[in-house]
Amino acid sequence: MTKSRAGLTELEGAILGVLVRAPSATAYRVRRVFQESRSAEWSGSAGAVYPAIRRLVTDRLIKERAEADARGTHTYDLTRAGKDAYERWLCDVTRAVGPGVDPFRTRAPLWAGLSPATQRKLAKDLKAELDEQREALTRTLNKLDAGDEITARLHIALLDLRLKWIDDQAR
Amino acid sequence: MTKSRAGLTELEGAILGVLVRAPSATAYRVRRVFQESRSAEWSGSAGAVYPAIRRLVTDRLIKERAEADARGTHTYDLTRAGKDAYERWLCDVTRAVGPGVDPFRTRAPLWAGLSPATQRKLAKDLKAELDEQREALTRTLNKLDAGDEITARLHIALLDLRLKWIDDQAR
DNA sequence: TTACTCATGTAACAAGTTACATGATTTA
DNA sequence: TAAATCATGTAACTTGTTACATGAGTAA
Repeated sequence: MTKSRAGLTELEGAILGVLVRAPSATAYRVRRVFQESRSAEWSGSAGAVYPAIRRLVTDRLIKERAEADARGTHTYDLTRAGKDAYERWLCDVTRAVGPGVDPFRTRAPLWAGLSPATQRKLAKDLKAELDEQREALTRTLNKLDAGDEITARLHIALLDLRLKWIDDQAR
Repeated sequence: MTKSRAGLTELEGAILGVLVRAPSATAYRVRRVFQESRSAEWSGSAGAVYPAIRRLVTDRLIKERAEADARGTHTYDLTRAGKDAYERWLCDVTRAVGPGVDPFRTRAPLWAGLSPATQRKLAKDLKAELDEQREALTRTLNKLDAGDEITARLHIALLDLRLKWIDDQAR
């Protein structure tokens, strides 16, 4: 029964976020949002989204409505309790500010152990990759909706931070 | 048998990193490094570390040596193949630059949907939390070894980036 | 009618989490 | 000798992944 767990997972919170911005969406549509958004940290895999939506229904955070449809289409909307849980998740400053899993920060202290030649090559490769991603993101910027643009701009700022850090290390 | 998987997980890579910096460490000592390092993204739980080390031994990336000891102490060191796999993991620019799971970026585009009053309160709470973490990190800075200091400085830069972003939004 | 998109889901697996359990060694 | 630390590990659970399977509706 998953009896009212402590809090929402990141995916559950993000699903509620999608449902707030796209009311009465199907699970399929929620998946698509994750799949299409280049910023999504999740693959939007069926094996994650369908079970997560099932949990949210079980916990009465969203309500399910069956469409008059032979393929069993269902749409979802937040309940009152769902809106409360969503806002709690969204305003959880401790979690919002937490570092999460950052592969760059995990590796950074270890790079010093590489040979100088390898370090130089790595710095070059990293800059190339960062520049490429920065350009790709910048190009899409004007094609994005407001929400995705915020995510993209934050991502660009992070890339810039890393570029600057690599330059500082080289000096 | 976990037959030579595609690549190392982040935890496996980080474990090799600990073993490089602290040769012939025990699994217990590796755990402690994760538990003590305030930057660690993992809890250093036994249920994660022991199985991961077992996998690394099975894949012959580390070799195990039994100490002459009644409590079954074992120490670990990288094999030649382990050093290669570690360097590949460490220099994997695609993964190093990847965004990982960032709770801040997940939430940022959704904050605009909150009421103006809630947004103002949230901005204040976020700044307070960011400031507090920044100060706490700064205080520890001179007590850290070189590796942890790099991680901490990267973390501080990230906190500053977010503080600046919040200020920019408010304007 | 063929192919694509919409729509739902399961199965096998991977890799973490917390909590529990056990015993040796060291230090106060 | 009592308590803390060192040391190893398992069990139950959570939540993600990829790959597979199925079928309805729509557009070429």
